[in-house]
Amino acid sequence: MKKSINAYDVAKKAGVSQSTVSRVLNDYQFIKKETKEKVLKAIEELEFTRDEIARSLANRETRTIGLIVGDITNAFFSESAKVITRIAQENDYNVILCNTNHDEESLVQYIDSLKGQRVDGIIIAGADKDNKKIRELFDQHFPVILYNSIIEHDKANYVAVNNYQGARLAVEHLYELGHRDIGYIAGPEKYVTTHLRNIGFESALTHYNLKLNPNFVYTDEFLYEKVYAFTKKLLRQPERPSCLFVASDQMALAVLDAASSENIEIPSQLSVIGFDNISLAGNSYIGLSTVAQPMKKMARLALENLIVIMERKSNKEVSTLPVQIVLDAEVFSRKTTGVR
Amino acid sequence: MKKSINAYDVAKKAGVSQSTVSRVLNDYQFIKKETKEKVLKAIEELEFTRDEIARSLANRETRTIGLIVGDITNAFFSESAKVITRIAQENDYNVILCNTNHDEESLVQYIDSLKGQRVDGIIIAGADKDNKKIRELFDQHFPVILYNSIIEHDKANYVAVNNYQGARLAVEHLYELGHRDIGYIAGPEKYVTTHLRNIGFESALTHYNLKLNPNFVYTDEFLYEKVYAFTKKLLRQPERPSCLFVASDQMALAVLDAASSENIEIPSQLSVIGFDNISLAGNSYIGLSTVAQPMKKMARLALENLIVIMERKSNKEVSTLPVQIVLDAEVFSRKTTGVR
DNA sequence: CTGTTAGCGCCTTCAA
DNA sequence: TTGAAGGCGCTAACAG
Repeated sequence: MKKSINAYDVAKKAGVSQSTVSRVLNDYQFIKKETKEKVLKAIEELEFTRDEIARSLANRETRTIGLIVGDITNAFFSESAKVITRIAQENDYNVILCNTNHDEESLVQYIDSLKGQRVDGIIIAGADKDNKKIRELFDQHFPVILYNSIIEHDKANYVAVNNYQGARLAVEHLYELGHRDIGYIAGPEKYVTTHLRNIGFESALTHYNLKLNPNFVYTDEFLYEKVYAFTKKLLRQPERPSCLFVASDQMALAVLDAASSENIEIPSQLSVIGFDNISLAGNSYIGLSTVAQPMKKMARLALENLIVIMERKSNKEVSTLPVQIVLDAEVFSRKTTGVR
Repeated sequence: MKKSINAYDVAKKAGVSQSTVSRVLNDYQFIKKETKEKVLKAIEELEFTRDEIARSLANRETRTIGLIVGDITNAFFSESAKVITRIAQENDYNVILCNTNHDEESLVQYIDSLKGQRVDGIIIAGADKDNKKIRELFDQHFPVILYNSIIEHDKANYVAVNNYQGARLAVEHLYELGHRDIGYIAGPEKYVTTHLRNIGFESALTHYNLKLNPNFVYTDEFLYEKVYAFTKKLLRQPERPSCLFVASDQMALAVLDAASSENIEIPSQLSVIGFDNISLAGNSYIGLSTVAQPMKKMARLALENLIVIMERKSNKEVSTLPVQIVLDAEVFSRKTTGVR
């Protein structure tokens, strides 16, 4: 295989030194116009493209970030990924996609791999509550930002929605529709997100003086099939909730699926409210009521702030205040919730 | 910032040469056990992780692939991405996610960027019919595989479903349900996929001696809003089709949305059949009838074959036969199609 | 304004 | 079984 042409080849062809080629490539100001043109011409003729790997090695920056998500097929994550990749492209960053399937071990593996790959920074969407590895990252001042997660750490960077308030809003919405027997598809407690939603949920129950039937609560994994099976079983019970607060739209889809398969009409026989406001929720064929996260804004804030952090680091600036942003949630009432 | 520790530091600590460290890292066979252990211990103590960037530069391989998709929020793509990232992780490859938003210019930009990044290979999902840049890639024997696309090129690698046959199956399904006035949400003709579906569709119409009302055909972009608007308008017309073949499930969701907003009942007033069989289609709350692609199988085949191609290249093996796989489609009849 | 030179951290012959 | 030395292609002082 013929070896690829490099900056030396260009230099030779243009009759200059290799460093001049490098200067042209980097838009260095003080270059004679003619020299620059010669180089540019040589580059064109040789179809030269600079080796970003070598550049990274010399530069100590890769212009690559890692994006770790729990499940890319969850629309909340894929919609976020879309925003993030777009902004990344605008800023000349590459995005390495890491899908953990909500598996902690995989998360850790990915973090190590990304560090070996010398990525400039990492966005972690779907961190568990107390991940040692992630704390380490913050301890080491590695540029990381949590997306839709929070970790108690004085140097932690995060952008998240107010999950606590969001959960309260959900209960409020259901309560005002006359519901008193509320079921809760919570998902696993180990995530920060779900944890906070749990606390918010409980506090709202207390507020309204409602009591929770423990049989009405799902705290297992996010898996579609499991949620589906649980809901199906729940709905067959003689005593069942009149409504369900579901901690993610993705799971809410499984709930609707289960209800539909049991011929339970929504919302007359069962109200369902989700969380996230994935774009499908707004589809009027589905019309999922939900607690909305300002997803686009969050995604933008996450990456833009990460970029600031990364650049600060590459300029060897002293670390400044951590980025800790919490945005408000908002209820969208659609077709799947109705008066009791 | 203190510089990161490298193999020399490890070597010094272990009292060996750097090349020995390198050998340990690469599982070179002929190393004395004790030496190896010394090195391993030093690595551990220093928390050394090798710099994959430097390794890539020396090695001329990055163990990174590019995954170019039209729209990651389309479940067909995100579900494919999930499979691909998993298999990539199993094989120690990183995946750079490139979301083109179905924009050709963006596609070209991404290809250039990935080549500069020296990725070992590229998977392109959603290629347009006659993209020069992609042809170039094949001309240059760059490891690329098209996913769910086909290009007429003797060296082209691709894994795709039989779109032609799939479209025929859709028409057959509708025909057998008694439908004669078929509408077609085709999407833009410029993609290979859609192009072949178009041909298949037309051939089926001919076969059944059906004629197509040109007003019943949508050939604009994949954008949700546009499909929604078109469908809404179409359904308000006094003369409208009794059923719709929609060239992707993603668009079918927009169609259902529009129908629902017009209070048109599905399937009694309008049958809808999609294409892809995204997992949501199987959700019984939605129950979208569709032409299924064997997505998981396709994704696996695409990456596994790409890996073979990449390894072949790094071993400087002569190029062999191109990978050209076409799988069968299959109709899944669910809730959105019914007898006329 | 431009060339020279020394790295960046690793891999890989070649000798020993 | 190990060490020495020369790349991989680029950047970044430092001279001139």
